[in-house]
Amino acid sequence: MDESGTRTEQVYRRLKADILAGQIEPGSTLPFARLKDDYGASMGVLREALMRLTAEGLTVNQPQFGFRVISLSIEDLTDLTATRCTIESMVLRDAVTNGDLEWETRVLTAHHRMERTQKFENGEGSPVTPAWAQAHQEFHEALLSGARSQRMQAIASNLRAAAEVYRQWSIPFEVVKRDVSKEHREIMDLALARNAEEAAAALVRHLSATRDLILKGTQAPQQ
Amino acid sequence: MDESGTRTEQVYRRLKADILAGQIEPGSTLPFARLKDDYGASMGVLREALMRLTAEGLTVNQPQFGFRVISLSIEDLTDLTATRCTIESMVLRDAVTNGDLEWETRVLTAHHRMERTQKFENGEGSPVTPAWAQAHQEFHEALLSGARSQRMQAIASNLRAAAEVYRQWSIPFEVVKRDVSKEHREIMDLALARNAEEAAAALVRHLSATRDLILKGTQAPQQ
DNA sequence: TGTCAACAAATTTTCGACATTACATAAATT
DNA sequence: AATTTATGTAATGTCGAAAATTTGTTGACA
Repeated sequence: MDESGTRTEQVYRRLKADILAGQIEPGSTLPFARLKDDYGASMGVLREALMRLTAEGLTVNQPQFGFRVISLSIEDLTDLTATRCTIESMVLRDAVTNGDLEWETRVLTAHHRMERTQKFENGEGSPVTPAWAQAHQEFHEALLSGARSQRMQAIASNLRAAAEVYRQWSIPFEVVKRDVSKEHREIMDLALARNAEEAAAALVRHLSATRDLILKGTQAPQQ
Repeated sequence: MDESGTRTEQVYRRLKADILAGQIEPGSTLPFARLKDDYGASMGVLREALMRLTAEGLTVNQPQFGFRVISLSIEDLTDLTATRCTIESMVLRDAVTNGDLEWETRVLTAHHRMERTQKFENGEGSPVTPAWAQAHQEFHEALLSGARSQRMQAIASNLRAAAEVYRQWSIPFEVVKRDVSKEHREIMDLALARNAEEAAAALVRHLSATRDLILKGTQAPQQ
């Protein structure tokens, strides 16, 4: 794949991608010995990559116990979603109010690309394709990219990454009665129409709907 | 001085202290060869220490170019303060609304401890003591600790750490006409009186006042 | 004189060996 | 049976050398 950057950079990206793609089970430990084989890197490199992921909140580090992927819990999901609703709607309002022409272009481009990307590999009910997940990610980032505060955008980005783990592990249930595509279009249209309040409200509904689906999924936990 | 902890721990503390004290010019590079002589540690140790500092935002790491001390940036300080005002006032409102008796106790205790801690080593104008900085940190954390959202508190905590760098750099100017102690008491009193809006407003004033002082300081930069 | 390639120097990054420490489990002694 | 003591496993701490990369310099050629 992409082999640019230092060894640490590569390992960091692969590890993050694997976690977000649901390759590694939430809560499971990440022993150095195994990672060393799987990723072909020394302990120093792995340690550095894991520290970066920990700073982002995708892994946790119990001293003397090593690193683990974050654990999923209903309380955390509730907290996470509430936090995202607050932060993201705030940033979106900023973006809608202050976004320039380039922002509009980025949003349109990202949306178009997402729409044109194949979502499922084997029909509905199967996990979404990595390409679509990526495009989806970029659409939401584009939406917020018009805001002035870089820090706020970084925070929103980290929260989204954490939420992505939940989303990945609840995908099989996303079939039911929901038109995600329509929700996205609604948010975009309101944003580009410079209707800050309505756009933020639509985004909150979008995030809440996802949370509710995941909650329904965890009642019949997989594994 | 303090020789407790591991080698990495010691180097980390010395390096951090030197940066905050302005011993190393902001923006300057930190070549391993020189650090190796100055701090008498191996590359692995230095790397680990620098990584931790980078996670805290005191240094930055351009791959293949090594580490540098962060540069003072007025834009970043403005963005950072604005973000803090938004986040912290929000979390404080939550804490004031939902904090229980234990929260009240924690706030009172932290405040009392901070008031009883010696602030300056050598009279006003000198850097605050590490002990006071610690107590100050814990007071603000206690204030927010009544809020329900763990994620929000974590975000606020990270932002505070980033701001601490600027605060330390601006210390020599903190003498002038400002009663920080009074500001703290005002915030606490309003919070414990369950006056969410007023407390949040006082906190915003507190943060803004600090930013203004730093901005005034950077017009006549030390080095 | 100017450009570019090859080479040399300086720095960062990566690696693996080894000692140390912390924790968990099993064994042994009281 | 309960407490203490070995033992094993895995993370952490430390070091210095080798590999990789960027920067600096020299010299040939147009």
